Amino acid sequence: MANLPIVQFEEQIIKTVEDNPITVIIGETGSGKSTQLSQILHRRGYTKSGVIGVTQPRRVAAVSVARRVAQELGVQLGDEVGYAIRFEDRTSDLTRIKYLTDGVLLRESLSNPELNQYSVIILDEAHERSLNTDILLGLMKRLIKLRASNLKVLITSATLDGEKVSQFFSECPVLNVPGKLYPVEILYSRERPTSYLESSLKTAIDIHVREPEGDVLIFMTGQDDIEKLVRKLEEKVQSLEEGSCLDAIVLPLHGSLPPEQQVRVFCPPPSNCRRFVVSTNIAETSLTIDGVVYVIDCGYVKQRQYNPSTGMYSLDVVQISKVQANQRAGRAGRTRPGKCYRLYPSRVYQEEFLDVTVPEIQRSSLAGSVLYLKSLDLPDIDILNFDFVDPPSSESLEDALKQLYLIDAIDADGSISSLGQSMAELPLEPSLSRTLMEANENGCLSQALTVAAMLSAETSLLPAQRSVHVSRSNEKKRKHTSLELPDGSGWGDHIQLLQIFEQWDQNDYDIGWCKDNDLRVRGMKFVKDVRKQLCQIMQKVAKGSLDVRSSERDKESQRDYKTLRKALCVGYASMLAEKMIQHNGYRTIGFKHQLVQVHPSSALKTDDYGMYPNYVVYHELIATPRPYMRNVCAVEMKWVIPVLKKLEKLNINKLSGGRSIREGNDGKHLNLSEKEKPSVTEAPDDRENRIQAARDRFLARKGKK
DNA sequence: GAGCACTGC
Repeated sequence: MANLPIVQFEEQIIKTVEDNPITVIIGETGSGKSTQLSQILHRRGYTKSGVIGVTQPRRVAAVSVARRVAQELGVQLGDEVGYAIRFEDRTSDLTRIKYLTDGVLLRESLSNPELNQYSVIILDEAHERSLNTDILLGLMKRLIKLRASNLKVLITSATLDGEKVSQFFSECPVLNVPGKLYPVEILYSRERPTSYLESSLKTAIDIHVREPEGDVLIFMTGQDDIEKLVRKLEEKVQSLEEGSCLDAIVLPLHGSLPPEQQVRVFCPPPSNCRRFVVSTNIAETSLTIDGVVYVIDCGYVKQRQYNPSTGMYSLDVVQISKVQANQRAGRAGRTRPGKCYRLYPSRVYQEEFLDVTVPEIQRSSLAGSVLYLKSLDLPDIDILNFDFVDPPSSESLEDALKQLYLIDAIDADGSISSLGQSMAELPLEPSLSRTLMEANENGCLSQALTVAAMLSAETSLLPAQRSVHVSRSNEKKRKHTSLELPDGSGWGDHIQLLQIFEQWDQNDYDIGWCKDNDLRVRGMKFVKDVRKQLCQIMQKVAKGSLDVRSSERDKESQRDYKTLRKALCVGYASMLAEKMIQHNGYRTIGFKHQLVQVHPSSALKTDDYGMYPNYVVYHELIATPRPYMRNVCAVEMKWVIPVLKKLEKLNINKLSGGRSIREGNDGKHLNLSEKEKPSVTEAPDDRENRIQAARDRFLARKGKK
């Protein structure tokens, strides 16, 4: 530890921190900032008046860094040095240095907005600009004024981003700490390749044939490309003349690989053998592979983005930022000097790449974050002018407000309701928090807890690995349509998820049962943990009774899940769709009408006439590139009516506090135009009849054929 | 009738 660069800067760091409430530390990889900053401040007495909290964007990082610091200080983990991540709090009264995920710190600040426990807060890896980090940056700016006398804030960032953060904090001082990286030679392509798959293949083989030993890390955008490139590389390598170069092994690396395959990249290769690791972004920050000397960077990344004007998510391949390009290059210089092959010209890097990655806050639906900030009830803060490093668009904030209004989390004037206050306590998207609150009122809380927990883990339930050996029947199993797994009784995906968990419960949470049904054991265990946590929070939040087992046991509601589906309809009031009359497509109800379809993987069933239900709620809209509703649940028209009424009354002007959201907005998006107003205003009975008539006509035509 | 970057409370 003594040879870590940061230790030489101890005096300078201490002096700056003493003189300033906020300090930005720019430290490259290997500077030791994550492990040493806290120890330096601890040595200098900053733990006498409180705890030093160090946030990390990722759980594994919080745990591993805490473990290392405990070791360096020669203390038991959980005593003077501890960590707190979701489901796991390894701290005690003794703890002076506490590593935690930024999400956990946000939760803590919900019950103690001044974070009085802490004398120092270090936001580590702030350049990654996670949604949570950005919210914390805003909160710190405010907190530092409240606690000027007894709180120090340190923010660590990468080179290209430090100045911006410093400006945000009124030109606070910036300290540079060099990293301990070996030099990495950057080699650009002359042209942008027509196919970066072919181009990386060629570059990889060139390296293999010409360069001395050292592993090669190749950044690709997704599983598909990775699998293709792995195959091609293996073929090419085998076709090379034996003895003409090193042996080689090719390994894929991405998030949906089973853990046992992921760890293969950490096993050192046999001697005289070069490894090629073909990876997604996961190797950029989350996983560090030793022995990498060459990096091939395609210059792209797959990124999920939210479009507030349509309410739709899309997964796009986009150009990386300079910060990301440098981070990728840095992966080549961890053990000795390396080389980075950029499959794009230097001009593209200079002129086209953004300096920093578009922060997550500008790419996400903000309903949850806005509710969170409103629930803090900060006296001097107006949510829509909240001071973000990079503010989200006013359109995105308005979208969040409308959603929150429709689910009763905020009143017509934009102030948080007591219901919203309770919802904010739950670590869930607002739609699901609202569903829980409603379910608790109507006696189906137990089911709703399960649905919410299952949806929290949804993507990690199914093994995503597509092996060549997977037969068609297996392929089907993955989609929950195997005979053994329930089908949601036709009501849709929420109900199916509920039934799956109930079945697991009936099988005493047997691991073998998960495996037999192709469900990921880790995912299902996660669901169990989430459900337990939600149950505990509901116990605390729901004043009075908590009705976990009651009327849902009666047979009537068990068969059609009516109370649960009704609760879902209340929770997903901002995510409703009505079926088109002529066909099985849907139109979203709300501020904008989108034409969407039920995702083909859905468990939602058509009736005897091949028709989908007239109304559904959906968990999300995804453009892939065709617009689909993912995770849908059938609801009844009479439950939808109150939402439509509420939509008519909606006034975004009042919601956003009676004025334009930001200066210069000139009120552009502030009023719903006539066109945007909900169109479904007929009396319910008329509409039902009309739909029935249309269905009859449709069937009559079909019959003639 | 089709597609899964990565985190996290």
